[in-house]
Amino acid sequence: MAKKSTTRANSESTDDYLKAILTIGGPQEDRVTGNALAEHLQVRPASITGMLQKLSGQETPLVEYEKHRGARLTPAGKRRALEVIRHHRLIELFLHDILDYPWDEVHAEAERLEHFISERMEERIAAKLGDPLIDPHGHGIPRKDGSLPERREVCLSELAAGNTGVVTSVSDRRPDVLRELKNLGIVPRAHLTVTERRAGSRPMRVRIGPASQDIPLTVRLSSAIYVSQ
Amino acid sequence: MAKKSTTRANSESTDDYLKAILTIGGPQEDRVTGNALAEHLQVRPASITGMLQKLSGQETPLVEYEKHRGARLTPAGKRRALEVIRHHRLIELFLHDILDYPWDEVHAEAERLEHFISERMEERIAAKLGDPLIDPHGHGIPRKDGSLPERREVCLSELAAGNTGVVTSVSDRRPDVLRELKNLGIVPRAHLTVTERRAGSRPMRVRIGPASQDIPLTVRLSSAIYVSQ
DNA sequence: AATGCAATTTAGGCACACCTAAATTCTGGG
DNA sequence: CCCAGAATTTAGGTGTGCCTAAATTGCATT
Ligand SMILES: [Mn+2]
Ligand SMILES: [Mn+2]
Ligand SMILES: [Mn+2]
Ligand SMILES: [Mn+2]
Repeated sequence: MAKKSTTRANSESTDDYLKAILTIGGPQEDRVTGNALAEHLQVRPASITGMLQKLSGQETPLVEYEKHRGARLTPAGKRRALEVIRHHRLIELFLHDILDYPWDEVHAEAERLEHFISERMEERIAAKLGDPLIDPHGHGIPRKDGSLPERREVCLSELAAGNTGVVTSVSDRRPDVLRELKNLGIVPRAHLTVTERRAGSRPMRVRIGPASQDIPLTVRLSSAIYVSQ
Repeated sequence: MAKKSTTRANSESTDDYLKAILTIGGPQEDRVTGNALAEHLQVRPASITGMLQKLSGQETPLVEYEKHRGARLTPAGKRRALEVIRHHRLIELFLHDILDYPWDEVHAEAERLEHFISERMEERIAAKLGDPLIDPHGHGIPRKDGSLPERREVCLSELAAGNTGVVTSVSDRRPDVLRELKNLGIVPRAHLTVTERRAGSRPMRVRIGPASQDIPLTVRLSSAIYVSQ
């Protein structure tokens, strides 16, 4: 019924640190500060220090780290981070397309399972889905070889009035936001036109697809939407 | 990307201990000895003691335990054990039927994932499979309410010559054994007749289904097969 | 150049689940 | 009844990852 599951090659925590460094550092792979990591991972800064020391002090370090100068991924760390992200996004699509999960629930489930599926299962899921390249929220799925084409997308909240764009992706962290977006028809590939943009905290207004009416979008929503022009 | 996953209600280890106690204790739920648990879980006896103390000393104890007198599940512990077994067997069937896993690989994957899927995912998998009651190896899948009808099955290795039976289940731990059984056509619902049984370590011989020839079965194989007469 | 605060690191601890070695306790023969 | 050997428990440790409190360090701004 059980066996010696001693030490998994990469722990759940390690995976999460690597993903966080990749995400925060962005495509340019800037050095990431401890504070940013602490915020992102919801962990105290002191804990970050300890973990970075460990991750950078291993036989094959996953992180490059010097006191007070932040952290960045080593090639090995980046490889693992992309692998976990591949797991995450394949699982999301799988839950959505095969198990009929609503799109606001897939993220939480994938966030846990991404650490525990085998390479075999990754392969089977990818096959079942036909080696997909996009997850339910429009995010790119890293390929088996770790490649992930860069996107040219901007956050809708940064678009000025008059601009038009196609939704490329939406942030998947907040189920409530995802549900509202779905209701509004704001999903990847939808067309949006910014019809109004006032100063201050007045919500922007957008027209969705071929609609004749425009609707208001609070920052809570607009900042979760990414478009390409 | 991550969050405070502080303490899951039941840890992977806890789940494994509960499953082991249920399995070893059998349907009569005998008290299980520390040694048997140590053997089953591949852990030192001292570790068993510590864990049993913890599991029996909680707010709502999962285990009933008194020094030197072994352990048995409390109702709460049994409920959790059956829930994990339900997860395990649903996952096995799912991997086999939906993801086209070979039947000798499902056990290892399920053994890990059973601890991490949500109730939502359990529900979706069960729905996708049509609320199944039997896993790929012929084991019963506990129902949502925790019920699991008892089986009347005997191990093939205990059958005398001349007896006939229908395979009800096969042990799923050893991939190599499972592969051989599949090759021989020994799967749940197959008909077997014991044609020969000698003393000593001479392998028994069985006829499979309507075959005209009988084949030898070493104890390694016959002890993994359960039949009903 | 000085300083004052924010960011980071160190120190000391905790919970988990495991281990080894060294007690105990129990039990079945004699 | 007694006692050795087996089973179990206790004692003392380890590695992971987290926390709080108490240093440090570095940097922006005078
Ligand atoms: Mn996600
Ligand atoms: Mn996504
Ligand atoms: Mn199994
Ligand atoms: Mn099974």
